[in-house]
Amino acid sequence: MEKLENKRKIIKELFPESLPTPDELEKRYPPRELKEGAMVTRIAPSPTGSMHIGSLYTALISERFAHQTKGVFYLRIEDTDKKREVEGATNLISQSLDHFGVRVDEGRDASGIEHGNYSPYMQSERKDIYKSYIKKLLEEDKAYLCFCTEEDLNQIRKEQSAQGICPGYYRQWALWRDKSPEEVVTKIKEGSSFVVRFKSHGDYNNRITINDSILGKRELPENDQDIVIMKSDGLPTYHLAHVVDDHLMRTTHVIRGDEWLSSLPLHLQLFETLGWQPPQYAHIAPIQKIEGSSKRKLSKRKDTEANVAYFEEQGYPKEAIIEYLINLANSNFEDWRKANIGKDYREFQISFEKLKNSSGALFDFNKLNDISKEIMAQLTPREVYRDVLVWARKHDKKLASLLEEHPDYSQMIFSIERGSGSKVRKDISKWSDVVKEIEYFFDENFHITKQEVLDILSDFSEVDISEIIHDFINLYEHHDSKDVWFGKIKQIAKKHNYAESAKEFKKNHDKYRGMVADVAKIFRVLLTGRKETPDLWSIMQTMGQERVFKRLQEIDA
RNA sequence: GGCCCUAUCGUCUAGUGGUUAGGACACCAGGUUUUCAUCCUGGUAACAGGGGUUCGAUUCCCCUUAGGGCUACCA
Repeated sequence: MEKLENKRKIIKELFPESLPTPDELEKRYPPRELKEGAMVTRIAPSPTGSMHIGSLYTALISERFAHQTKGVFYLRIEDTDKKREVEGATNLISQSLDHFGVRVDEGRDASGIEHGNYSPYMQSERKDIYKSYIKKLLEEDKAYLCFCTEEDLNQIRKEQSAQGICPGYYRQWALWRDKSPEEVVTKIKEGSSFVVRFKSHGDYNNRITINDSILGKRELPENDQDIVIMKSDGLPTYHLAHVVDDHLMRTTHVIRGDEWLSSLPLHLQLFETLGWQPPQYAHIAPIQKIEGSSKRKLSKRKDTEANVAYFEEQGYPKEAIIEYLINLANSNFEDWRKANIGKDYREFQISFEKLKNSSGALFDFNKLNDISKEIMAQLTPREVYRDVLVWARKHDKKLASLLEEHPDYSQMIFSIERGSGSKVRKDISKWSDVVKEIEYFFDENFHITKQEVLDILSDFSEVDISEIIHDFINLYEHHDSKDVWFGKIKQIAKKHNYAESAKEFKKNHDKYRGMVADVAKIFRVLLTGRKETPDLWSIMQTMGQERVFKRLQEIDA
């Protein structure tokens, strides 16, 4: 009896009366009024740097489930580890979600303003809420203070590994589990720092059955560890914070990386101890990368593509990243996409069943590029100009000023083989590809020496080239239609004994020096410095007669 | 070490107790195109290995192997 009194005193001293009570919290954060079947999901990153592609993946999946069921998707910042926190990371996360069009209903937005009725959404600002439950658990003898130092814990671990048994803080190894209030008081008076541990009544040899939305029914060992729920700095650990927040914020579906699966028994135990209904869990395999012969998770430190900022810097359109990720989540998306060209990806219904992919996909740039090219091909010249410019202003100042100085000319360039009726080229998968596709149109970026030209056109003599160009310039009328223009090319080809078509050339290989394509190559190289370009007639129309003549005549200079 | 998970073309995957094991990307070839690209057609390419169960196993079970995750006062 006296012992109990002592304990109450200790708790009272450590946890002030002013803390909200669990009952008050239940009232402050009431169940959400949502339609049957509406999901409440969240993304809960810790602000330790840039946003990881895996976080975006999880966020996107969570957001889709919430919004396709007319539910709520919110952002909660898990900043309980002050040591790892990186300044500005919270903003970066909001901005990234915003950039990729992952709509957040509640939480801190990109400008730092908080929305929603379940605030605050920063865990560090919810300290009192966690304390309220920690206090409750202490009062109910479901938690206790632990004064073990790091050395104590190391010692325990050492002995355990020597004996070949399970490491951890449990049962007979849980030094402070059954200490008397007197011993606790002594330690407190000494000013020793402490943590609060959960008093587990689980047995590792018991099996519990879980039912994961993605993994299905599974058996896992029961948790028997007296894990830390409050660190010595007074902040909760992830485990406690997760359980408290997802209860109070009324999350219905916790979608998270599968590295959490093994701590699920613990989380379930916490929910039960606090008397709450746990949410439905869905554990997702991480996106991986191959290194040597083994797969591993994409690492922020080692892999630039792990950071979503990388894709923005490269100039991938955000839809490409999103659609790539959706396709990774639900492989039937690509069939849907094919059947629904131009539709918003949000009309696709994402499902847990199709998420049952094995052990984590390798990031595939080939696939991303393909998706991206497809998306780029849908854009009008105007949109291309607009989007490239937005990107270039941030990541390629030189290109930006070029585009700004020549808006009309640029848009004409982007119109080549794009838009109304013409077959769209698919050679751009990201905005950083644009420079090399358009630079030769601008005189200030077009440099090729006579020798370089002759090297590329090694099949021709200098005299041939000169004559063909001479003939072309004599015949050239800038306003000729493509057909008339091409007729003239053929005429020149014929005159110089080149076949008028590939078919004819193939048929009578010996009769000709080459075919009309070879003649076209001369103009192509002189005009662009390369062997592969869009349609030549369009290029000439875009460049204008003066520029075309000037470049063609360079060879005689 | 302990516990958990995974295993189909190079990659992402579909799929089933009996299939010519399907698709997409990548790759290769042919066709269309004045060139390149687009587009069209075709092709190469996979059930990790070994045992069972079964008339029959890629599919079910076991083992092996390989890989991944967890095993913190990190999330």
